[in-house]
Amino acid sequence: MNLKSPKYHFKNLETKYSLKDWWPAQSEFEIMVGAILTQNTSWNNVEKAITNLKGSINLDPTSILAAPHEFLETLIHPSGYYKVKTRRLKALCTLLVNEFDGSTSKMKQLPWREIRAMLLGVNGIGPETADDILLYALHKPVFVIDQYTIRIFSRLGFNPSSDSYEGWQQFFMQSLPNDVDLFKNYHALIIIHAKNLCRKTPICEPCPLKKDCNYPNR
DNA sequence: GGCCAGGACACCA
DNA sequence: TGGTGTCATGGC
Repeated sequence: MNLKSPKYHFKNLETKYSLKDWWPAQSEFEIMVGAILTQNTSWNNVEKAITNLKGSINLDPTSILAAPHEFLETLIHPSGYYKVKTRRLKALCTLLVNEFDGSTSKMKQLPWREIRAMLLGVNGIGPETADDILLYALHKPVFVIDQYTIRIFSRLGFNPSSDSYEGWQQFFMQSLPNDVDLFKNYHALIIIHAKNLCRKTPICEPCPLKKDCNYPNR
C-alpha cells in the first residue's frame, strides 16, 4: 500500500483550517494549567475555570499552592473532575516550586526528556498532558498523540511498529522534520479536524456525523 | 435525556 | 499487559 506521508496530510489540513487562538494563554504557566484542566474536557469548560482562577488569584505556582484546596475546587468547578484536577494542579505546582523555584524558564533549561520524566512522575500527568506541557508551554519539539490522532491515522492505514502512545509518537517524530511550530500546528489541526469528522470519512473530507457510525475505530 | 469532550489512574484477572 | 470503572461539568 502506498500511503501518503504525514507531511502530505499536514499540508492538506493546513489549507483547510485556521489555527488562530487555538490555545489562547498569557503565560507558559497558564498553558500548563490548561493542559491539566482540559483532560477529557471541552475547552469551553476549561476557559470558564481559567477565567475564575485569573479573577480570584494570581495565576502562578506559589499562589495555587497557597490557595485552600476547597477554594480551588470551586474555581475550577466548571472544568469537571474538579476534585482530582485540584490535586493534580497542586502536584504540578509542587514540582515547579520545589525543583525550579516556580519558574517555567528554569524548567525549560533542561533537556526535554528529563523534563518529561519529571512530569510523568507527577500523579495525574500522563504522556499526553506531559507532552502538551513540553510542546505548548515549554516549546520543546515533542509530538503530542491523542485518541483523535490514533483514530484518524489508523484509518488512513498507518500502522506503527508499536501500537502504543510512544509507538505513534516515534512514528510522527521520525516522519516529520524536528520543528516545534510544525508539531504545535499539526496536533491542533488534528483536533480541529476531528471535531468535524465522522469515522467513515477520509481525513480530507469533513463530516458532521459522529454518532451511529459503525466504522471500526481501529 | 443521552452523548461527547484537547486523560489518567486504581484495581483486577 | 489489557480491560473496566471512576472522576464530573456543560453544550448540543
